[in-house]
Amino acid sequence: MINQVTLVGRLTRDPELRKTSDGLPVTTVTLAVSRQFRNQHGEIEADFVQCTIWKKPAENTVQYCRKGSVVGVTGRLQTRHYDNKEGKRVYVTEVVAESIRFLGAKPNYAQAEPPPTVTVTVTKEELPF
Amino acid sequence: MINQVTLVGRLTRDPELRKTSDGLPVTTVTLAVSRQFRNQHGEIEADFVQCTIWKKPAENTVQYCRKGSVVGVTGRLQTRHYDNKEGKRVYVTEVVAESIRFLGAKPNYAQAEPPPTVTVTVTKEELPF
Amino acid sequence: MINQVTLVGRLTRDPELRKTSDGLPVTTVTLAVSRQFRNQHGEIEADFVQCTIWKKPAENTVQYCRKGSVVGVTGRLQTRHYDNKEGKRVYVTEVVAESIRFLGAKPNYAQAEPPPTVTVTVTKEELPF
Amino acid sequence: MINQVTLVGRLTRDPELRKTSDGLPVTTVTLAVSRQFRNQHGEIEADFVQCTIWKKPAENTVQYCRKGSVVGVTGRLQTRHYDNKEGKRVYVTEVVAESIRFLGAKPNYAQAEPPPTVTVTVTKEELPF
DNA sequence: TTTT
DNA sequence: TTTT
Repeated sequence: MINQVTLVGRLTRDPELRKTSDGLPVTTVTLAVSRQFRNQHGEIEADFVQCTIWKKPAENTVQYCRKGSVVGVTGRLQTRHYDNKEGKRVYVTEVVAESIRFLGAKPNYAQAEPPPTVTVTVTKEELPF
Repeated sequence: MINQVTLVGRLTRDPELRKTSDGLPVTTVTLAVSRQFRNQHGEIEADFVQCTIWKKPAENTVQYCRKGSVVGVTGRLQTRHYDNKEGKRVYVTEVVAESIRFLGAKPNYAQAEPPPTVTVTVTKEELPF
Repeated sequence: MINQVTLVGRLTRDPELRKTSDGLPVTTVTLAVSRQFRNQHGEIEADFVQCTIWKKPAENTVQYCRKGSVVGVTGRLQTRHYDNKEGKRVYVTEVVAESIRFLGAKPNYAQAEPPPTVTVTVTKEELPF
Repeated sequence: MINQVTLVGRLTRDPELRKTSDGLPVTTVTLAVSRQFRNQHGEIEADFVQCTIWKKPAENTVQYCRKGSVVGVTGRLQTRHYDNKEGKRVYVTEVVAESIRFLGAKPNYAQAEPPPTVTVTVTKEELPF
């Protein structure tokens, strides 16, 4: 079975580094990917795709990217579900990144506020390795 | 911006042909795509990806595929949202197929029950052309 | 059968518009795609991929791109062969572009020398439609 | 820079296992990928794409595939050149496989003639890792 | 709501 | 909850 995704788009917000309880770095970004066609009002819309990035690429993303940065992501589609507080099942489809490329002009982020790191609990089910 | 998806998987159920009020054929299938790794219980899981297929490829899918058929889909990721009856916003990520290939042994479906066609209302927003 | 290629790289030279005898615009570009790993001398090399672009996208490429422009190409691999003047068979593998995206900073090429158009003979075999 | 290829096609011959002098398993296969359109004589042609497969996937390919087997390959395009005995430079474009999937009915190859293993010299330049 |  |  084959499951291959390639996206180039812009980050919708500053990425934030999280850590699993085992110390694995992870970040979750949303890519805004402009469509190649216009809607009935003549506007170009975008698709907003959730991407999960693990380990070293996660750290690089947080270090080198900000809201609006153009990135290329290759990876695979992953689906999962959970039950929300109303007891309703919620279905999630996201991209697990295999690699991420930083495209476009690289602004100088050296003096930027270092983004905080949060320790989170990630279920083993979510791990892509 | 680039948005490219390639999947090979199995249909989770018999596809069903629908028609928009303008007469456009459309079908929505779910592809079960086996993962290439095992979970903590040693099992191989699958991702279940929603795919929307339009026009002639929709008709071909309904004619030539059944539950369990292996198909290859190329297309793009599309996101949308709607508010459910509880007034909660629901986010949907799906693949809009550009092309579909029928892989694997083709069973003889000639004598199969012809699947019904339903006329549905599809918002213009959902149309990928 | 599935045949899907996605590339992001830089043009190795200014693109040049050609026309088939039927008046179809076509341009052939080479994309330099940097590898993600270093060779035994610690250098990053690139792959140089031939891409054929037809019709409106060909015209856009010649108008908006120059040597060094970053572009994203989706398409399919195509192989062909011919016999050179020494009578030896030469095998060619290239990408036929389905779409091309102009990424990165768009310089102002308005006042640039308009590139020449050449009429060429293209065998029907080479046409991807 | 992004370099992503997905192919589904048939092996044009039985795969043969080779070994580099360091003991790395490698096999080179050609995939026949049928086109989705007909030429001017109404025939469907195919593209013949060279693929290089390394390590465990190489061994699996030789063990489980034969001429005609349907396989899915994901990987990246690689270009290289060498000078032939006439002193002419020859350019090669091939796919370096990242993963390979065995699709379609799996015949029982248990009693098949075990294919021979040959030790070959592969330049470090060709190694994709 | 999931396929072999 | 959305980017330029």
